[in-house]
Amino acid sequence: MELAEAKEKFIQSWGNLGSNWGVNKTMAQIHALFLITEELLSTEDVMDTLQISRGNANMNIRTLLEWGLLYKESIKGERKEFFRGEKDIWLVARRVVRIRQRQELEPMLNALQEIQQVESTEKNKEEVEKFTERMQSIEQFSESADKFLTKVSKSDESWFWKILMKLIK
Amino acid sequence: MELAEAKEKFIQSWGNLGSNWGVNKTMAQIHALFLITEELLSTEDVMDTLQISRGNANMNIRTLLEWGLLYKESIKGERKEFFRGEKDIWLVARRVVRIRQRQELEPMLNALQEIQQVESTEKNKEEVEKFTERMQSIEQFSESADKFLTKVSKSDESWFWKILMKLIK
DNA sequence: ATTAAATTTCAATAATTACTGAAAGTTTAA
DNA sequence: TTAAACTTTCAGTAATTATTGAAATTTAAT
Repeated sequence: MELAEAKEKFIQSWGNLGSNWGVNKTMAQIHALFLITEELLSTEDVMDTLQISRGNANMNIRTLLEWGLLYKESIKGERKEFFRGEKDIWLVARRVVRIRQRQELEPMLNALQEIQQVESTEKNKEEVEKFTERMQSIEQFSESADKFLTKVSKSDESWFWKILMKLIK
Repeated sequence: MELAEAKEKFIQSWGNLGSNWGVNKTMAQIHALFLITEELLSTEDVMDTLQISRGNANMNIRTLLEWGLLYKESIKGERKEFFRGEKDIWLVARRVVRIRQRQELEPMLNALQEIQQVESTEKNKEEVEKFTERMQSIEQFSESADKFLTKVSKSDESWFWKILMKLIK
């Protein structure tokens, strides 16, 4: 396999991984491109390499910046913006975890709490109890997951390795 | 909030959670319905409650069975199939982790290994080295995640709690 | 201030993904 | 073995999600 081919394959695989987990495929592909590129890239570089439109490139680069997976840098004498990809895959994972936790886990936790405000009447007292019990157990589980992810997203790599070693042993 | 309303809200929220993580929304909604239903349900019950077509209900129930989130049960004297939802949310999580690990993490790991077979020429020797180094570190990370998830998916709840307590403290 | 370069926005369009419903297939009871 | 009950399949359609490209806006050099 040639280098160009290998790079292409990585970009495609990373894109598929993303889209299977609810991350826009193009965004994941742009991220992959930055992961394997040492140099700074401009929006135009991304457009050319991935053959995508300006609007698409711009929007997804913005989101990657928000997620903390790209950094904006400037080249003196150049007017346009350049970007550099975060290369530390552990840091990348932590940032992705944090963002998705906020965007998806928290709304679910809020809903679960709200749902438990359900009122019961004489008629359905038992059914309501059973229901809130179930919601309670799901909430408890979700909160544990939430706490775990918070811990992970705040920890450094060595911590993670230590834990992993203990667990897998 | 009334019970019916609360149930509806749970089904919607669970559906959204699923679709944000790459799980078909209807499938997640059907799963939610089973989570809050003590009784056995038939395909028709699901169709009626969620207002979806027979084909849709059938296909998603099949997948939920494959994932181990529903069980097929029969009622004597009744010809049609009935299903019961797995209620243990910890077990549900473990099964989902296992399935998605197989479906999404493993293909990425395979791709990463394949990618590292890249050949270098005299010209691009250094670039290839840099590239394979990066692929190597991503692969290492992914394998750790894979092992961790395998451990999680094989462990019981008390193990998880113990770890969680240690971690969060 | 002017203007050219660069970035952002967003309505229109394309691509992807999910759903429907009817027909085909299967099972079971008599 | 027939036929009714039930399940599965899948081509056509609908809904959702992503992308384009050109116009509007912003930025920065002169």
